[in-house]
Amino acid sequence: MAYHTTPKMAKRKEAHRTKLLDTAMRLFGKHGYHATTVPMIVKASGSSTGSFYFYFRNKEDVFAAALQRFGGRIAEALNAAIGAAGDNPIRQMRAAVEQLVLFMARNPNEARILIVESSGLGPRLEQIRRGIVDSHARSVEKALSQLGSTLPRLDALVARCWVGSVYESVYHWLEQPADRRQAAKTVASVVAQFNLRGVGAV
Amino acid sequence: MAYHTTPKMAKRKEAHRTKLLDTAMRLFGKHGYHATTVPMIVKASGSSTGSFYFYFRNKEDVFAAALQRFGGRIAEALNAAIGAAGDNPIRQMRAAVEQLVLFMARNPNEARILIVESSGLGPRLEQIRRGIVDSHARSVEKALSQLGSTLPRLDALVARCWVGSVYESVYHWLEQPADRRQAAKTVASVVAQFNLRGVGAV
Amino acid sequence: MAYHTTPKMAKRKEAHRTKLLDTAMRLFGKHGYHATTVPMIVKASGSSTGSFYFYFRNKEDVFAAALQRFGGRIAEALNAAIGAAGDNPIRQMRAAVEQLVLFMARNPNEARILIVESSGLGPRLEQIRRGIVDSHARSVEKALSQLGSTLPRLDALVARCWVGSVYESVYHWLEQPADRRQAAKTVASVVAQFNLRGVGAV
Amino acid sequence: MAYHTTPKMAKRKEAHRTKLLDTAMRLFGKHGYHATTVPMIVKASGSSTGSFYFYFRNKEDVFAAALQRFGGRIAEALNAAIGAAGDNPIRQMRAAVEQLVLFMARNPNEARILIVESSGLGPRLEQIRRGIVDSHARSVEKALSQLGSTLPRLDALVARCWVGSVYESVYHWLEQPADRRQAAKTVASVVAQFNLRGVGAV
DNA sequence: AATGAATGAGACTTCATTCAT
DNA sequence: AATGAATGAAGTCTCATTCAT
Repeated sequence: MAYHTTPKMAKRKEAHRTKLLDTAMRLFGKHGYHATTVPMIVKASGSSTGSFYFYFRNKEDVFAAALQRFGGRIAEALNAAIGAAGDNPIRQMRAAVEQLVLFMARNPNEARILIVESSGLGPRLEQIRRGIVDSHARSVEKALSQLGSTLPRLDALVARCWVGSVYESVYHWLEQPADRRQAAKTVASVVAQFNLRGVGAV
Repeated sequence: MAYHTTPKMAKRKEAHRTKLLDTAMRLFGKHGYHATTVPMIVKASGSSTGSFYFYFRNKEDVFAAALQRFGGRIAEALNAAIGAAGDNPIRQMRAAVEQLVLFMARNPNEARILIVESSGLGPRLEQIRRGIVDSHARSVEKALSQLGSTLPRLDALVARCWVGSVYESVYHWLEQPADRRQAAKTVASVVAQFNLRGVGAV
Repeated sequence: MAYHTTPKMAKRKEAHRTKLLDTAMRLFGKHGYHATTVPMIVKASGSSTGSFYFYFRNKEDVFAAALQRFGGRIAEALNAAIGAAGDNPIRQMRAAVEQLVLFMARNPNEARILIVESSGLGPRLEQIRRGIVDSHARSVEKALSQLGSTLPRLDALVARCWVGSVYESVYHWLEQPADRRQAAKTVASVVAQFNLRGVGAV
Repeated sequence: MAYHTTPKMAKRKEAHRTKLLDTAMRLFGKHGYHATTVPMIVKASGSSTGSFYFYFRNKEDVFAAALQRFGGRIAEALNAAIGAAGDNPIRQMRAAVEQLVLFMARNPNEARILIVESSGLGPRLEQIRRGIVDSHARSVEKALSQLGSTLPRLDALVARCWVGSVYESVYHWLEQPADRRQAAKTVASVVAQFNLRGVGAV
């Protein structure tokens, strides 16, 4: 009686959803949240309005999904980099900043979504954004706490400074026309230096 | 039949424009750029659509005016603070950061406009935002240059780090419920310390 | 400073609103509530979407306005007819039914709105419809009470029967193709006879 | 490979259809025709879109089926009541009205479908509605004809009055909050009295 | 200078229906 | 028989902007 969903169909379904999400991410990164319309996403991904609303509750929903996906990827990359940096907290922290900057430089569209486009879009998206930023900050806090150099009560604040300097730098970097940009490595290293000094680690 | 513009009329005119701009700033700070509509501004300021478009070219235009005005005020405050800090460049720089944080804490609505709402709104507003950020950096640079050549010139990137750490800290601070916020002074001082260390000035 | 709205402008405004309302009534009567779209109304009245929503909050709103306007007109006609029928309650009641039927027969479109299309459209419209029907019923109740022939507690119910028989008859009459319809006068007189007998007045 | 339809399968098939129809009736009665969507019906009955369109041509089709089924049930109940009323035509007629009112009072959801929701939905449903109404009238006519020629033949118009008074009364009764309703029996008896008098049978 | 009525492009979203599996 | 993914036409409504007065 119940004709079950075959694996093949499930795969197709997933692919369809992914196609929509990918397209949406690209367009959001390029034009921003408001300038990207559902018809645009639909057309660019060769899908249909109906399908779009079959896979996502609404426009905010895709944006949230895009944001979260990117947040997850960053967290992964960050943890991998920290893990690969050995036991030295200083080296860990430097690795974290550099990795963050480089990762964003390699994914400029997604970075734009997180840094530039995700502010001021209402509470739900604000919260997701916050979750991502917080997780970065916490990575730093953890390392900071091993240095034991600052007052614990203030670590959160310092972590915020740390994250802010990364974001604003990358923001600035992204806004430049691609051919006038400094090498991502240079940026990463300058920002890392600034931050490490900032926390008194150099 | 040709009524000449009397000073009194000019004054009224200016007042009308100011009223609109003030209202717009308040609403932009509260609801953000997109959620604030021209009808809202017009109604809240007791004016009319026609007048609005008499005084401003379009919606972007008021936002730009609001942003610039706030930028101007910050610059003033910053310069005053630096001037009052005596001749010691380090003290000047610390004063600059602290003043920036405190000023924003005192004008949360406007701060939101600059930090949260002015991103991703197209090239023109981007440029204005950049102008403001740059002017912050320049205030610092001036003090920095007096420290002599032992310190590296504050290049654009480091300036961004500096500004970014302030913005993100204030943003985070503003997002907290008012009764759970740390004292603005504490924030100011921690951020200042972070930044001074970051540029190698401590 | 305040350029006042001239009477001429006010007149135009009113005319514009009326044009929209008239058109809407015609279309609602012809196609029903759901099959009549805002674009249809707008196009048929030579106006614009924006104007439509300037004058009416939404589609339900025009329908409500149409319903209320028709209700008002009926009430007027009814009262006039009753007034002209002298002091005899029986003659008053007969006049009321006949007038109701004839009025609807003369305004078939509007009658359709009230009888056929205004049910099952949500609480607000339901309530307006009820208001109109109630006012008819009350006219009857009043006359009934002068006859003193039925139990007062039941008058409301009898009044309902009365109104129901009118509505359903007219409904039936309206559904017939225009060339196969009986003369309105005949309908009026048959229904009146039925109702007067029903209340025991004949 | 060619599976023949076994009786068991046929039964299941019928059950499936019935389940859909029952659910649809319930929802139509509760929310009305337009506010009830196919997805709603499908979900509430634990079926699937595909099955829905296997058993019914379209949405109008289920509504028609629901209407017809209810019409059939009413006719049955009506005939039974008339049959049980003995040979006295007057008593038969009274029984008919009373049964109609009581039956609807016992099936408020379905009654809503017939009285409130089936108007203004296009020619096909209009015709079904008319069929039901006519069949009510015919039940009465049969009894009436036994009274002999002293009474006028119940023509279509008078039949409509008869039915209309029942419908509007029940409608009104259904709209009342359940705890403020008069006893269904009282309503039935008053309406019967009204109608019998109306046709001159009392 | 000032008003506010007027415009219409276009955004988001729903839902009846089809069709490949 | 059954499933549910896919479609896209069409609906409602908002809002920046213009223009007659």
